[in-house]
Amino acid sequence: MPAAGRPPALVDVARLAGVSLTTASRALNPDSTHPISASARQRVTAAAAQLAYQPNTMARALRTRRMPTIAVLVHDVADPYFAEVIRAISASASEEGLLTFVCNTERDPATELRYLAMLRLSRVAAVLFAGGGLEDAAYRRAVDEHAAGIAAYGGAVVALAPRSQRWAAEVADNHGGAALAAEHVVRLGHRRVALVMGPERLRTSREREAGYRSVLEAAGIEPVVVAGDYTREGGAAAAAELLELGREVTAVLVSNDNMAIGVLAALRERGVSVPADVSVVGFDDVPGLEFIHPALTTVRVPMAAIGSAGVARALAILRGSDRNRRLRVHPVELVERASSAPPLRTATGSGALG
Amino acid sequence: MPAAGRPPALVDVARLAGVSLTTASRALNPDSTHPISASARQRVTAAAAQLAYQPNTMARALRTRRMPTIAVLVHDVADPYFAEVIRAISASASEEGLLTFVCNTERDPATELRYLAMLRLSRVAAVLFAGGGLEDAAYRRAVDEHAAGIAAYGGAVVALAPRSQRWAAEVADNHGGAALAAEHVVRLGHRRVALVMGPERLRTSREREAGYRSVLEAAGIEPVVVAGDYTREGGAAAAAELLELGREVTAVLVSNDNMAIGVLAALRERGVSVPADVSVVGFDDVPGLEFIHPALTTVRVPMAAIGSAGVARALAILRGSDRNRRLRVHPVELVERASSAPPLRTATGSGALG
DNA sequence: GCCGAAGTGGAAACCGATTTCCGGAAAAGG
DNA sequence: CCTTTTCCGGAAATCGGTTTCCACTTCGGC
Repeated sequence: MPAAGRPPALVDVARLAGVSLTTASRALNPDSTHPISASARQRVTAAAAQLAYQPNTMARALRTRRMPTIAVLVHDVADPYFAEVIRAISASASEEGLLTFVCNTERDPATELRYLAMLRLSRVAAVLFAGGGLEDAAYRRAVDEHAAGIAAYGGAVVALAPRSQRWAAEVADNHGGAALAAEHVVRLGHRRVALVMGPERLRTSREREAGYRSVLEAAGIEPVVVAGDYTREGGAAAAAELLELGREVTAVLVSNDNMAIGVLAALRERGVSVPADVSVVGFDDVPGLEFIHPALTTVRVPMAAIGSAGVARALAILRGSDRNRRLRVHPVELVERASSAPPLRTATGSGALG
Repeated sequence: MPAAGRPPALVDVARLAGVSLTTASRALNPDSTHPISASARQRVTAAAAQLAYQPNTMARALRTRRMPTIAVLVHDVADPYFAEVIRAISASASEEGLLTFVCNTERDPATELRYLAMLRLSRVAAVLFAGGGLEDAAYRRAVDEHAAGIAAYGGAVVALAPRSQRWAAEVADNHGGAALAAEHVVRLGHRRVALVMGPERLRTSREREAGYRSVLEAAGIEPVVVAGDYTREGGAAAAAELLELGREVTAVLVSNDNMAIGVLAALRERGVSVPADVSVVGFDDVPGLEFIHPALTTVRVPMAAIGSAGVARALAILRGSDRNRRLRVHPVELVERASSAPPLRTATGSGALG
């Protein structure tokens, strides 16, 4: 009598098939190298089907020292950018039969480290860092320590945004994308440009800033720079700050779409019209930009592609078949919509903002 | 010599403390009923601290037949409503030392069932259904079967939206909220009202529809009804359909904010002004509504409270201390913003839409 | 002084798989 | 016919904890 109440175990399958536990395990595990006779395999398969046998995930995980799950760390689950990445990751993972832990760090390094410790403890097969890292020695050391621990038990670590050079990475071309955005407004004829940046210590933010600056400097433009925090509220605050600064500006390059949405709202509230008075260009191309007004010109980051590539990369590492190239950069492109246009030539030639 | 390369196990702690494995386990497990001498407990605690011992999650899970994790099933991770619920759930879970599986069903019943099977297999401690269920006998039977299986191994199942009556549930007052929205436009003086509903087979959508209708019927108003799918695109399409229908309408009650955002965009595109020509009222009060124009009047659903309550409820069930009340309804409230106003009395008295 | 109860500790079973090591049978080779 | 592979199967160890069951000591009560 096999299963008494509880779900069937492998031993029940073996018993029904008239073979040993060992043979049953090997027959059901396709990647076992041990030879198995066709008849035994057939009997085991049939018995497993008859009992609707499903292997116990935890027993397997205990023995193989690895959980068949992946984890993704994000700065903010509610941020559309991360939501898209999560969607792609969990879809790819699910295809491989893996469940996905989503860890919301709330942009707090301590929380991130706490999650890392938990993930390491539960021997998660792969950890994907969806957001960029901080430029902070102590923080980086702590993260590296955990990453090393994860690698030590055979887990994979993949960065989907600028992180440690030593990790496998699938990242967007932040520098190039920022350059595209800057070139766009320069080509439109803007000469007085503002930059709304992300958190100073965030590497993604730095890369984008460098991209903007490289093009603007080449064009002889010294941008007005205000700091933001990659949230909509931060964008609105930055726009307000820009207006109070009184600097004349005809174009605003915003380091992500979230903040650009805040910028647009703040400008509208103050009667500044976009793109007539000021052009606004975002970054990321998060879903839903066609529903805001005016539709936002931005740089498209292939979020879904990056997420899927991250999972594929992690699996490659787990199989030990990772390519030699550690960092793969995903191309980005400019998406022109309604929020950018040539500057209006007013009588005084002065910009609209200020 | 305790740990040779690999992380310290409980046996190492026991050895260092000079006690048996059994005593070490009991000393470190606060909820063990077995009496332990103060000196032994002290020695074990010290040894554990010295070795930086962390229990192996999988071994513990295997023996206790339960993973210290919870799972949340959502229709769409990128939907701001679900993102907020996920945020609250994972925050509460993390406080309890639990990791959170996020399962994105993409609104596909088959995907939901696949995830349920996986979760059940990995013996997840709790499963929270963030989205409402479908009115479909076969689907409900399948889901109930899985829920029973989860309960069978001691797992908790909690609904955060209308689902099976037999489950513990923490849900928003959908009927009452819809009634609030309808009362609001009726009180403003609207008599020609349209309803943009969610998917027909979704129970959440049905409850809201019933709430709208109860108030409108009492006021002698027969609404124009169009179907939607709870997405922004669906809202835009519904607004377009409404305009093509040519029915004169001065207020539109939209069954969620996502669709309301689509409705606002479509109306603006067609030159219909809100709230001058038409009032629009949403549902949910997702974050970010202050950044769209005009700011949306809506019904606030306490997403974070529902998520946290769901986790608390699940833990109560796991502890066996669940209250007798199966269904708890969370109150909602109307949030008046700029998208609703009294109808304009035009010369012909005809509505703006149509 | 004897007996039962309470307090404390440990040996061993157990959770459910994977994996190592070995043995026997059959096939190949001399 | 005897040896050496090759092929196939199984017993048992292992992963790292929790839990059951039992043994021993001490103490109180009679």
